[in-house]
Amino acid sequence: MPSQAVQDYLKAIHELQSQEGKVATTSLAKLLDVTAASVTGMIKKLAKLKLVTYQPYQGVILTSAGEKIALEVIRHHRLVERYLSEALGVPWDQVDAEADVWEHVLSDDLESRIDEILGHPTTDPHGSPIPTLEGRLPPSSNVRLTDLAPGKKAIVSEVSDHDPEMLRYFGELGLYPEVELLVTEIAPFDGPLTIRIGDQELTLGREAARQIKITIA
Amino acid sequence: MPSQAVQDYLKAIHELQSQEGKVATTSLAKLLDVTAASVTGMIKKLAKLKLVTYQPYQGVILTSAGEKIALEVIRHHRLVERYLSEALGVPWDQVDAEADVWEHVLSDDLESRIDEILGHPTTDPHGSPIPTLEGRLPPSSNVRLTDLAPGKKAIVSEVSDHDPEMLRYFGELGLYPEVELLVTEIAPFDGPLTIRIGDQELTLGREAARQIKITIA
DNA sequence: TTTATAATTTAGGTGTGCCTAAATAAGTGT
DNA sequence: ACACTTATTTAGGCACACCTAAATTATAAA
Repeated sequence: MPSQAVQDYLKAIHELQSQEGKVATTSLAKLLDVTAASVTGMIKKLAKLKLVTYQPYQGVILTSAGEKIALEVIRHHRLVERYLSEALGVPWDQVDAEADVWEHVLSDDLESRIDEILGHPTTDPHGSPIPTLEGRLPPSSNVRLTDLAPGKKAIVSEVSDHDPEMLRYFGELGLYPEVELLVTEIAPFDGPLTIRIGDQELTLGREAARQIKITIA
Repeated sequence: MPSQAVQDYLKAIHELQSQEGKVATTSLAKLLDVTAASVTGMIKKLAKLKLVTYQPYQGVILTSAGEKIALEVIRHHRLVERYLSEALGVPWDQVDAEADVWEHVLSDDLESRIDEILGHPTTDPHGSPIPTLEGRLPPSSNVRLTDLAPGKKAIVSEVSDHDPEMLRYFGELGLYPEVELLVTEIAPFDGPLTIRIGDQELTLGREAARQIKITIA
């Protein structure tokens, strides 16, 4: 396995690629919290290792070798998240940070033991799909709560895991994956949404609602 | 927390110190599988950090600050070993290698969760005592199976965990911590021991027997 | 005491992954 | 076509933890 830094870069590129297509040096720098100069250096290394293809000023994309590794790392990450949450009771706003470390030290043997014990789970605690052992990533919904029209029912499929504070907030509101909800009102001018979960009604700002992915019921 | 390499050195020094008193550069080099020159460099660093006291040609000993860190690392290591063995079913000849990695990435939060789930265990799967949170290491027996006279009963308290193959061998023989045994015969000229466990009789070479610590029943 | 062996230290070097500062290229508005 | 801003790259460095080879010092045996 490549170094931890290489793994982190591949994972980050994979994530950005699903949004941006070609990934710019600067976006990587922002996500990884290093300087753009450092990213350029690492990208050259990745290109030499045939893990990305790279045109100066044009961004990078993963090769299939790079994608394979990225998916392995993501599998480790999400499997560990699930394990931490389920077996050790770690709150869902903390599992991401812990998993960032543990994903790099999980042996194949332990991976399969954990997978077994959890009963081969398909999603992490935030609803993100866990890549299979063969490297296939189940598709996830692209519909966001903000896309829903008033009066429509939906099921939460995935919540963004990048802001622990927002996760705690979602937790308090009962906004977990699998939860069914109904949009009762959307205020104009990018205003808040009013939604109903069970018999609870609550208001959600546009920014927060954008972080919630759904499937339409 | 200091770097992983520093932690590994402190742990190694602690281990050798309990046997040698002052620890020679060369013994450290052998244990850590690096060159003596590298050890000298690291020792100087540790001395500057006030984690060891060091006289050239006279070996090193841990300061109390160094010992504190060493015991934390050992606590992590042995707690993880226990967890891997008990919760994930990892065979006892493999837990040491896995724990060598995991000991460095265990957060305080996870440490206490694991400790809780296991019910505050006091030994690892090989019988070695787990240092307490306050940094106290319960004493372990210094009597080895080779010290026992024929006809004496004893309880296995600890087996050496440094050779996976020997551990598998002990496992096959049923030589685990807590097991009661009786020495029936010791062949002269450093010959093998014959011991009885329950109603099973078996023969054990001197080298293997030396790796087993006991308490006299 | 001399010599042989073992332990230790010095000096110089490697690879990794990050940094800053400065140079260059690309994209945008007028 | 111009300046201006932003993105990207180059160049030079740093800290870490390891290495080899050679020099030095300590210890033990003859």
